[in-house]
Parts: sequence; C-alpha cells; structure tokens
Amino acid sequence: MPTVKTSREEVLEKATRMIRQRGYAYTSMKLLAEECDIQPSHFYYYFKDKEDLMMAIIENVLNRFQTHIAIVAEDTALEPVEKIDKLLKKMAKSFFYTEGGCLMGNTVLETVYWQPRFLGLLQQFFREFIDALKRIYQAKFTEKYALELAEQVVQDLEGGIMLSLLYKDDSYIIKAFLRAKKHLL
Amino acid sequence: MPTVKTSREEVLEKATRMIRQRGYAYTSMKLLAEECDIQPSHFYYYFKDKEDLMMAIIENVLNRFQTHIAIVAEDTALEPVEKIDKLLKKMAKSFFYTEGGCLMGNTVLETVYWQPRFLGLLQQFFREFIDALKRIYQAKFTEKYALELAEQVVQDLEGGIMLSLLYKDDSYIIKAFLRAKKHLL
DNA sequence: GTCTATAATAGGATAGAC
DNA sequence: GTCTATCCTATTATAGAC
Repeated sequence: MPTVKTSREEVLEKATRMIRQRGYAYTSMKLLAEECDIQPSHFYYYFKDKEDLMMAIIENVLNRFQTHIAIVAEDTALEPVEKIDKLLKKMAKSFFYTEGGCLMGNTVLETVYWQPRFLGLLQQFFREFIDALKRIYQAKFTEKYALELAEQVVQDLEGGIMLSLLYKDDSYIIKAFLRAKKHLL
Repeated sequence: MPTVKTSREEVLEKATRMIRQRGYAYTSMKLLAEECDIQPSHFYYYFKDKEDLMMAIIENVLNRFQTHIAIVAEDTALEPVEKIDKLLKKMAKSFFYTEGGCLMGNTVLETVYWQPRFLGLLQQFFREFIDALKRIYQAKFTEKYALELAEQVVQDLEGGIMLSLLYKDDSYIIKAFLRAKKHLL
C-alpha cells in the first residue's frame, strides 16, 4: 500500500473547517489545497469537481450528526433536560462554537438560490435536528407543541450563532442554549 | 442635465436585490450589470470597486432601517403590541419575505471571516434593531429582561428566515413573528 | 497517489472614445 | 454619463509524467 500524504478523510476534514469559515463560493481550490497540503489538481483525484467535494462535506457532516448526536434523543438513561444538554453540547463542538459557526446554516443561506444540489441534504439535516429535539420535548409536551418548541430552539440557536459571530461574543448562543433547557423546567 | 439611463439609486436597489439572493462573493459585476442594464465598466463610474458598491448597499439598508422602521418604537400613539406588529411588518417587507431573506444576516455569515470592512455597519444594524425591540419590551419588562427578549426575537427571526428559505415555507418566520408579539400578552 | 504544466474561462478593473 | 476594448489575475479543471 503506497504512502498517503493526505487521506481523503483528512482532506474532507480540513476543507470542512475552511469552507465553514470562508463560505463555499469564496474558498478557492488553490486555498483549500494549501490548507490540506496537497496540489490543487489532487482534489480531482478524490472528487469529480468542487461541487462534488462540497457534497461529500455535507454528507459527512450529516452522517456524523446521525451517528453521534441524534442518538442522544433515544438514550433511555437520561432525563429530558439531560438529553437536551448532552445533545446541544455535542452540537456545540461540531457546529456552534467551532470557528465559522454552523456550516449547514451558512450553506443554506449562501447557496439556496443557485445550487439546488445541496438543498436535499441540508433539508434532511435540519429535519432530523428538529425531529431529535421534538422527540425530547415530547416527554413533557404534546407532539404539536414539542414540534413548535423544537423549531423555535433551532431558530434561536442559528440566529444566536450569527450574532455570536458578528459580535465575537459567545453569550448569544449560550443564552439560546439555556432557553432550550428552560422550556423543560 | 443629461439623460440618466440607470441612476445610482436604481443600480443600488437592483444590486441589493441580486446580492441578497446570490450572496456577495457569487454575484459577479457582469451579472450585476446585466440585472441593472448597464455596462460592467459603468459600476466604476458610480463606485470605486465591488467592495465600495457593497458598502453603499449596506449603508443604504441601514439608513432605510433608521429612518423608516426604528422610529416605530417611538410612536406614542401605539400600544406595545401594535408597535411590535408594525415594526416587524415593516421589517418583513424589506428584510424577511423578500426573496433571499435578510441581506444583513446573510452578509454577516458570508463575510465575517474575510471582510472586516463590512463588520462595523452590520454590527450597528443589529445593535439598533435589538435596541428598538428592547425599547418596546421595556414598556412591560425590566431593562435587562427586555434586552434578552429583544435578542431572542432577533435570533428567532433570523433562524426562521433560514428555515423558511430552506423549506420554501413562510411558516417558520410567521411563527417567530407571533412569538415576538406573544411575549407582550 | 502525487507531481508539473497548462488549458480555458471568468473575474475585477482600467483606458479612452463619444 | 455611457460605450467598446482590453488588461491582468484568479479560478476551475484536465493531461500526462513519475
């Protein structure tokens, strides 16, 4: 097996970080290549084109959410408040505090008008995120109200990420986090 | 006075619409020129460069907010709930339902990591937006709680715009709108 | 799997005629 | 104030050697 300088997984991870910060359109293949320490042309060995790379990034993020985060909602050992706490803390590591905020939210706003290819997976991500929260809130509320709470929490968090980036001040996202738990108290 | 094919104001307005939808980075001068029905080179008669055009757009949006929307908070003829209703309805026309969502929020997320020049005005916009809401909520709540409510409402709305764009479904933003009023009931 | 070289195009921006 | 022509650079992507 030949030596791999930078594996597809490493490339994916580093590209994810960079695109989360700079956005899809403003991040050139040259810049990504420098960050990943490979030649720009080498991307086309791993991925068909830039669009394909972005699809792989989005799939990867969705997959990590499904396998490592959403399952918290089903953890029978935890109380509802603990579930919310654990789920959002895991989200924070992958999505909120990491420089650049939420890749999925950013990508929606950046590409919704000109890149339909990303839309399906982005819709699936937020559908599953809202659904995980809804299942937790259903322990205490009707299905209908649990859904509204879940939507409200996602909106509060995504807006909070934006304000936190704007003012370089985590408190907006932290307060949204606390409000998400407060609904259960 | 010579005939003006497309005035600076018209250019500004059409460019605003296009950039709100496509984002700053992905909207080329050529595309903007087609939309405005002028030659690409003609932008450089009105504006120093693309950055300068964007600054003018942001200034213009901020200015319209200050002169036509924020003043609702000071309208002594209105009850607090009516103020929220009127202010957010005005916001909706300019920021929320218009295709592409909220230019200011989009621009924060798109450029916060690589374009410090826009940051000051974007911060000012959201500071004044939050402050206008806070002044309304202060009719019923302490200053501290009014501020938290105002922040929460802005976050809820901005997140709601994202979900509304993602699912092509206004209900997320409408529900955020109703929650903003519900706080006063 | 990784490199160099390069094609092809699109991008921002300027010069200068009218 | 508006146009044509054009420059320069960056960008995506491919070809082909090793």
